[in-house]
Amino acid sequence: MSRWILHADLDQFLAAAEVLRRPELAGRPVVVGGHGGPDARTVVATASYEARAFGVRSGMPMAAARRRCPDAVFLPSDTAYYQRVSDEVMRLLRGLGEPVEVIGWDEAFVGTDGDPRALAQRIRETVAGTGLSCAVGIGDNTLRAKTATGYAKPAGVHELTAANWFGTLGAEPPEALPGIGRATGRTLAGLGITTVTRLAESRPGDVAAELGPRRGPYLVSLGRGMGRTELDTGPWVPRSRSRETTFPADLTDRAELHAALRTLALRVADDVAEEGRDCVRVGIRVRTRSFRTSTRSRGLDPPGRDAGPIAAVAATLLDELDPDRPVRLLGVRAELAAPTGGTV
DNA sequence: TCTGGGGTCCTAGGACCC
DNA sequence: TCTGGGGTCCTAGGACCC
Repeated sequence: MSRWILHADLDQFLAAAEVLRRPELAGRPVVVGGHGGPDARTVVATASYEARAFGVRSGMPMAAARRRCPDAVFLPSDTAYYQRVSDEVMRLLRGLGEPVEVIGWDEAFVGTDGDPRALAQRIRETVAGTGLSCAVGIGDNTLRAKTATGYAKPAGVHELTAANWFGTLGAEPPEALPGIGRATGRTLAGLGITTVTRLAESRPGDVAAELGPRRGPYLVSLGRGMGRTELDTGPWVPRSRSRETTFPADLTDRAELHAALRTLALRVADDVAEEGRDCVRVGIRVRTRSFRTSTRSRGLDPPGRDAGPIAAVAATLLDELDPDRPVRLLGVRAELAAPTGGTV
């Protein structure tokens, strides 16, 4: 348990990582996303601040980004490279001598019982040493720290505690909180809950009736600014591995679909083998032209890592789903067995 | 704005068992 | 006899995050 929780968030991470290895791009609009092929059906993963000035945003179709900022440098996602950069940053953060919980490529919590402002400064200097920059949120728990970072970006520090929680966020819509998106925001609005303060004052049972027995009370706790003060410093243990592809053009031919599915299944099997754990369940995802997405899954019996059985189950699931419309996306997912005890 | 890819967690209904 | 209630597993789908 830490008295203070800090949340470090790397600024425009993918774009910044690209500039790191190509310094001549500094100061230019940089847009990362897609796989380097034609832009059809891909979206922006990260835009540099220079590109954001043109209205380019994460999640925006790549073609729209090109319209808004034709002179930007467009780069495909290089996930293996970003992972290496991330690993190095996280290694340095762990070297600060405080508990660190990595929660994504570009995010981590750091706990301390010491001076949080001084630690924030050390974090910023440590990250700056790699050529990247970050914003730091300071809070009295994980939720407040993460929320604070939103007010610290870019490259700043902001503190959010019980003392200024409602003063800062009370009048904001519930969607201002991490974990509450559009759909939940709409449902809450239907209950008359349109601000963080109203959410905090709601009766958990009322919200539960609409949003579920666990989720309802959890949402109210978010409104109240409650979060963890204990960090999970262990290594990341994935629950599942998956691969999916949106095709440049919809697939209709059954043999083509099965060939594409098999390719995905073999890649997933590789990932599973690399994890060194058994696959216990195989799932597929099919998205048709209308963007309707269906899933099917089945336990792998017996659990294992061999590509053959994983691909076979995936193929069976596709036959059962039997999409009768052109397919835009196929995905294969493997759920992994809990890691066996012993040293990690 | 014609909508990526890789993840996590929650919910709900039905099966099944006692 | 034709009825009960609870627990747990399986599965599909939704929501959210970066």
